[in-house]
Amino acid sequence: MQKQKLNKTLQAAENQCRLRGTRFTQKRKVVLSALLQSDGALTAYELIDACKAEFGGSLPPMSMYRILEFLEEEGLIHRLKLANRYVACVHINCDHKHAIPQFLICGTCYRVVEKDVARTTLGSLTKNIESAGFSLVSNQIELECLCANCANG
Amino acid sequence: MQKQKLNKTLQAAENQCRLRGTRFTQKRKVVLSALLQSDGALTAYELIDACKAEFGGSLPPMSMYRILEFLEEEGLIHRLKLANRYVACVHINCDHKHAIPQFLICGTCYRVVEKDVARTTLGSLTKNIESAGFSLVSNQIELECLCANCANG
DNA sequence: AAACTGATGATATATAGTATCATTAACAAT
DNA sequence: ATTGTTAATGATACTATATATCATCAGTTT
Repeated sequence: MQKQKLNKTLQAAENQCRLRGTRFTQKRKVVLSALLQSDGALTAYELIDACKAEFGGSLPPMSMYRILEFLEEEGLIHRLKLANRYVACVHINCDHKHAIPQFLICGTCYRVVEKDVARTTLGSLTKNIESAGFSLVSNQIELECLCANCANG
Repeated sequence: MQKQKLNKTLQAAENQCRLRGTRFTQKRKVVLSALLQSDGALTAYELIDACKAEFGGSLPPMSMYRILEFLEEEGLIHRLKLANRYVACVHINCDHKHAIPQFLICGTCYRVVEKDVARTTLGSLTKNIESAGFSLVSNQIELECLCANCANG
């Protein structure tokens, strides 16, 4: 992500937090920034390494997980349970109220594409869910894929 | 699962392994049996506990993971990455060559319903995948749900 | 300043999964 | 039945992921 867009996105995140009365602290900003600049989804421990310099040494896992939890609650990042990784939301800049997202996760390099699931598709999945007496809890669909880059390489 | 059906299913699993030239050992049988009798998906360590008695003491995690890997390769069980758990396949008894399965996983009690994904639904999901230059790797869709039982309780 | 609240640190531990090398069991072929 | 071969399992150690708990720090309010 280019520096200009990065700053704009961080600004949008900060504005959003202010509106919601939550604190977009320096540490939270650094973590979101790291995710925005990463090519793919990162684990909590990779993020700790990535941010180590800016945190002046180290940061305990517990703190990182708390920061990630906060960012997810704010809708600024997504937790990918399939890969035990985290990725920045692609919608921070737009006011676009997005539908259920579909995450295409490259199992090799962990690049992620975030798309909206078509209403009809979701309806079809939900039909199975309802017929089983279940209800959908997760608001996202995660699929393990192979990206074009890794397929060729 | 009733004892009669359990035995029939274990027999079917054994037959399948014989046909494929693989070994359905006693330990593998015990693990599959434990999964078939469980109400919901189990973690590898829960399975170790569940089988402890029949293994006469204990079984190292490494062995359990190897057994689970074997059973998954035989298509007798499914690994649910979303929940880090394992569940018996519902199709062991039928020769039904099943399509891409959709797993509805109760996030509270880990009961699982396995359904086939409709061709049209899969097509729709795949359209997004192809448009991103990705290809689907995992042959299953996992969704975090809430079962009727846990919703009421 | 005192008191309150939210954020972070520190420590320990739980949970999930793998690498590696040694040993045992099953089977095939003489 | 022994030997050789391969698959299966054991044992040990370790890596990776995540959480519980209590202490401390920072910002805000009064």
